[in-house]
Amino acid sequence: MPSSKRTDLLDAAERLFVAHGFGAVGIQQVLKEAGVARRTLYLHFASKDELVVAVLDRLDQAWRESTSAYVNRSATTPRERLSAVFAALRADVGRSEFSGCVFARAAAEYGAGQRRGVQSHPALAAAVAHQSWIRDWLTRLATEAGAAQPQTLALQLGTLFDGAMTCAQTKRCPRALDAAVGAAELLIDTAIDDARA
Amino acid sequence: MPSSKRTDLLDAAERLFVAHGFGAVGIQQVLKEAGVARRTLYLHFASKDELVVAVLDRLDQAWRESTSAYVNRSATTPRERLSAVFAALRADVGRSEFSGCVFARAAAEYGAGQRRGVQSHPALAAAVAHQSWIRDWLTRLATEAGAAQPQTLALQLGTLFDGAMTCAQTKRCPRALDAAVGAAELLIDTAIDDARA
DNA sequence: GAACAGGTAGACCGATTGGTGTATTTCAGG
DNA sequence: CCTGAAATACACCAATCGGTCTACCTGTTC
Repeated sequence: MPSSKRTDLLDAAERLFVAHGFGAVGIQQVLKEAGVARRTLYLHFASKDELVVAVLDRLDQAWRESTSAYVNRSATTPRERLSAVFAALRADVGRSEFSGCVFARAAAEYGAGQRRGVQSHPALAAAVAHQSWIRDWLTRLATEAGAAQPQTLALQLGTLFDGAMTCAQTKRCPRALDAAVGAAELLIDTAIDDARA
Repeated sequence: MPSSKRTDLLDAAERLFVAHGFGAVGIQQVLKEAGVARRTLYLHFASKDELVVAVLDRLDQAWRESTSAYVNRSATTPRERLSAVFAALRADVGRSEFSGCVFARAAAEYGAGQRRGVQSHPALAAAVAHQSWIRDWLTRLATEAGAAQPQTLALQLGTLFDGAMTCAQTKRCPRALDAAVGAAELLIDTAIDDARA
């Protein structure tokens, strides 16, 4: 295990960032939570920003793996896989430590300060990459499922997905999530029926 | 005009908060932008938090008025009003200074630090109130339009609405918004058709 | 056992944060 | 003209921010 302190740092930072946001959590808190010396952090990460994107990257990868595993495990046909994505979200929201989409929050915190000419904050880039990956994934699944316009359906489902997350963040209302799942089903069925017609 | 300095403060704060986020903007920046002395701010607002919620409240009210005016102006039948809400969003996103939903950002910044027992930050409450108002409004419109299950439809449209905003925030992609509008139309029509059946 | 890398403690840095205290100025209304 | 409220400038506060630095310690591996 190469330098367990590094993963200690990532674990602690992830916990705190997810729970309280990126800007709201200081380096000192991360250090205390991780039980690691101040200097050691800057031995593994050049700056706080670098730590943030490292956490984001790790979360992104973990999310992709766990979600696609969930979908592949619980669904067999392409059509089922498409709606299984939303079932995975429901399972996520049910977890107690769920507190909204970390990537949306990162986009909110770091995407705000965008100025002309200045390339966007790497954390924002990570958040955008996360969203783009979901869109691409949905597009792939929609194509396999034989949707009439896979890209459009993926856009719609992705938007619905984003909305469900933000909604789940502020008020964990299961009814809203159920409604979103219902909407997704309708959109999927219509898109596939259109292709048959 | 009672104390123009107060509105100067609110104007400047709104501009900066919308552009760069709440936590990222310091009191000093607001003062400089507003051309107001430091002491004067604390003469009108007890704290930065109070300024934040004042800005949020004003934005909320302005949004309600302008959006409902837009909807009532551009639509006559209840059914038309329902989709006009999304047209209003499209118009909003088109504006150059648009930078995502301020309320969603507020929820992201202030909703993160929620701890057990401690009542949520007033800014978060304002954000939740904003979302709730939209839901209620949609529910009213859905009922008038004769949807089978007005509450469910409102939940679906609201979720779609939230997703469209977050999506528009990170990447202003008009195609995603068009797709969302299409999805909304489908959901509305289906809900109304179900009621007739 | 010496060299070396990884880790630690903690002082320290300049800058900035939200917020206060004090004394002064501006200006309209009685 | 005088009073009183609104606004000003500016010093000042403790706390925190991200980050650097030095010195020391603790293992492992030649």
